[in-house]
Amino acid sequence: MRIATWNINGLKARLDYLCLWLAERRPDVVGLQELKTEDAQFPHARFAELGYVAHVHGEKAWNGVAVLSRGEAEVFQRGLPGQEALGARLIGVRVAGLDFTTVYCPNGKTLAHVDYQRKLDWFEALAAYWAERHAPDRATVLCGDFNVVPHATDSWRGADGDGEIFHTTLERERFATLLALGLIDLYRDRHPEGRAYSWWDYRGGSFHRGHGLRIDTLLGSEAVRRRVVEVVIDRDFRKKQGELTPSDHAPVYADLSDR
DNA sequence: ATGTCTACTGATAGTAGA
Repeated sequence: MRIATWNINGLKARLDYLCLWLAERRPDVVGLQELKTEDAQFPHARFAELGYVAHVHGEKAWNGVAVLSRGEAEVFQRGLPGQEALGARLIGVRVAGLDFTTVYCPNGKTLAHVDYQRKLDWFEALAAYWAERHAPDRATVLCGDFNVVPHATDSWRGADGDGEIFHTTLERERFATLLALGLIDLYRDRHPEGRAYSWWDYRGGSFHRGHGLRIDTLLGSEAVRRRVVEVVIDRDFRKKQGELTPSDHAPVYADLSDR
């Protein structure tokens, strides 16, 4: 089974590109972030053609998350309790024997911006929700765009980035709290030494300069980790495909054995 | 190089957000 996460930066603008990737990689379950689409505008029919059912938590213009799956899925959560004011950023479904949750964590903008503290608070709410709702012995996935660089090695700037937005100790502590709840960074677990990024700024030729950050992650419980065969950051799909413009994020996927 | 891309607007170019 192949599970994936991808911040697509606008579903309407990315639909053809996304469908190209679905046809090429054939994932079974996909968490999508930054739909920027109202639920009423969600193109369910287009995904049905490719064999996917979608469950959506969207809003106009900003944010928005969804889960695509080949099999039946049942939504158990839309939105992070108490954090609705920050937008549609979380959806959880039971699918293929997994509790699969995808999140679009707040960006924070700058350290001086009020949104930075809101980001930290949002993470605390996420950890509290997770601690309350998710038993560590179940097969659970928490994936998405965390907008946090977990370690210096996950930034093109290395330790020189420490203290900048996405790279602060407080953000890293919030991310580490999720790991302390029994979640494992599946890419880092599979590739302890690998240096790979999942996001590159559109500006300044960042992709070609290698100026990226690893901020998109599949976190899994131990029951998921022990089934991992491979984890891939699919950087070919950060490139232009013909005339189709990529997202600023690459997809990340993991292949799991059946048991 | 903050050099791009997306979606919004009493729109049709300019702004905000990332």
